[in-house]
Amino acid sequence: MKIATWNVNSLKVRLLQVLQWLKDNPVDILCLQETKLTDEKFPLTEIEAAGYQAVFTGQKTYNGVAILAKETASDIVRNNPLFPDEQQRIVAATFGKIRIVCAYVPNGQSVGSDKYRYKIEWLRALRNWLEEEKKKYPYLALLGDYNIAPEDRDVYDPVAWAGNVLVSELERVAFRALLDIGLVDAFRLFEQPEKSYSWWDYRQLAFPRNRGLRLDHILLSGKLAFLCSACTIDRQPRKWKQPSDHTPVIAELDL
DNA sequence: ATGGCGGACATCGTCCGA
Repeated sequence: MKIATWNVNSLKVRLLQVLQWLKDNPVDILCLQETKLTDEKFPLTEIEAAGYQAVFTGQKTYNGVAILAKETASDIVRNNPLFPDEQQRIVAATFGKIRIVCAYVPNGQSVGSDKYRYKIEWLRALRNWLEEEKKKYPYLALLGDYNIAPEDRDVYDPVAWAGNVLVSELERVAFRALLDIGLVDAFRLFEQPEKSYSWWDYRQLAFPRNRGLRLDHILLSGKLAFLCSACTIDRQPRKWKQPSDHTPVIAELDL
């Protein structure tokens, strides 16, 4: 089976691209972030017509997450039960034996800001929740926009970015804390091209210059990592007209 | 040092993202 994640930066604007991408890449599960839609505006009809079911939680203007899947979801959870949050950033569901957690980690704005503290607290609560979830669901995958470049090799210019939000030490510690509970970065299970990124700024021709960051990740529990046969970033949709600034990340599981 | 691009909005300037 194939699972994927894509921050679409408005599902309203990107719906046709999502449907086209699913036609080209008929993955079993696609996690979306930044849908920016309230639930009553979610384009369920169009998605179902494409052969997918969906679970989602959204709000106006900001955030919003969804899981599109060919199979029916069970045990749906919206947001982290350990972290009361008005912002809709997490949806989780079970498909067969696999537990999917779709997350849109806060951006953090700038190091030391209120939003940065919120990001760190949010990540700590995510870790604490998933530590328990992993015991309940040994086949667990955490997919999403983490808004963290875990290592310098995930940054086009690590010197210029040093200490900045998205790469700061505290954020990287929070990322490694997710690895510490037994999750594995699927992308790094395999040899990868150098300068592999999943996000490029819209400005200053960042994409053609490949000035990007790897912010979107698929973390797998040990049992799933053992079954993972590939993990790739699909740069193609970033070349399309009116693209999202993020591109999809895909993992293949022998499941 | 600033703004740059793109999306959304009790829009037409401003906030936010990364």
